[in-house]
Amino acid sequence: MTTSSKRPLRADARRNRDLIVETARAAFASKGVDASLEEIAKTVGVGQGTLYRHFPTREDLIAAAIQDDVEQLARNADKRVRARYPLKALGEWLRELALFSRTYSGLPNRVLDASVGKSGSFAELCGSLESLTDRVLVRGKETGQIRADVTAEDVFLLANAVAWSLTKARGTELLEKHIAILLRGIASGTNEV
Amino acid sequence: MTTSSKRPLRADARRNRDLIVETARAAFASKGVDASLEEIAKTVGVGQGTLYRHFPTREDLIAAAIQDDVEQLARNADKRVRARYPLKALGEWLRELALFSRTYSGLPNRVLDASVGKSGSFAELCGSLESLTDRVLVRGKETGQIRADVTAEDVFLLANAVAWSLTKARGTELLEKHIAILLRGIASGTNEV
DNA sequence: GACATAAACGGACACCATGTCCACTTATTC
DNA sequence: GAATAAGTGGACATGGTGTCCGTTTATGTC
Repeated sequence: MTTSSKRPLRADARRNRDLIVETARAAFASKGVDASLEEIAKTVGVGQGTLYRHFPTREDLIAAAIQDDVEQLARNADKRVRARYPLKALGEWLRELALFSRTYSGLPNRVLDASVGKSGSFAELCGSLESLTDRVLVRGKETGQIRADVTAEDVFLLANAVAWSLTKARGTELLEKHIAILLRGIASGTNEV
Repeated sequence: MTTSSKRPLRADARRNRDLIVETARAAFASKGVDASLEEIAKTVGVGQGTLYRHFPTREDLIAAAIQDDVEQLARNADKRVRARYPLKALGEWLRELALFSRTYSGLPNRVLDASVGKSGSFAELCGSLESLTDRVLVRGKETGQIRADVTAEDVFLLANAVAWSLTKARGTELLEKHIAILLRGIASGTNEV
């Protein structure tokens, strides 16, 4: 699903593409996802035209850059689906999601945008994260630990919001605290977290 | 505290200043707080130099533009402090805060920035909003309806985060739902909201 | 190996926004 | 009504985005 069905890229194009993705990832990690594309192109040593040809929009490039991380997240989430304590598992998933967002400052903004205007590879990536959230959530509903009226959309939006509000160099204590508040609000009755 | 202690502005400067603020408010309300300052200046009919002279940073201008709204919020909050049901009052305050944020798209971003790097008139304005939150919160703690370990900073950050995640043209149902989740997480025990 | 050709490239360019600077204009004060 | 401090406007330097097109290059074919 990753590689498109078109004919394979020319060798030099392939090389450039990979280099761009790798460089972009480093730049996004250190300067945030709004880093200058012009500069990324310059770092790679290609023209801007080349960069834009491979990635028509910034979000396409972001999607390519974070894809590995997202796949890793997905793998971890898969394990959690079968966890013994769904609420706790959900908490861990939220934490992981938030810490991931932290790696790329400005990402939650993009995620939010994507969740409104659905289209493109980045939006798809976000969609997959939301589905993962749903899978972890469903278990909790089955066991009755999570309120029935809470949807994956709710949880995903809220998790993204919390991640967003803590991106600017805050300690992790606040993150823990806010996740705990979220979980309490999502849980049915008086479950302890 | 609003007007600085310096000598009064020259008549023409005063007029320009007011016009700029008024125009900016309209622009921020319709295009968000990232609206082009160049364009605002052009609309007013002054040079960019004039605008920047009055408001060295964009946040200074935002602060001036939203000041009236914030004062209105403050007045309303004052009433709530003495409310009979503190948790409910807090909910109303959060709702009002979020709806206000909605009016100026992009505002939560600025609020977050300000809460990190404290300085300038805008940061002060944000600080006053946080204090208001605290006042509403304290009552709830006194009556034992709100957890002791929840601070005004927590609530303010979370409220801002929720407002942020719902700025992009979503219905108010989601807002209600998310505020309810927040309140549940903040409340001690099993208070109904 | 040479050639034809489609694919890919690079960087100049048009556009837009920010924020600064300074020669000029104008309100105020005496 | 002159002196002067206060205020003004807009040109400019800077830096980012996204497009366009003349040039270069990989690749399949003979």
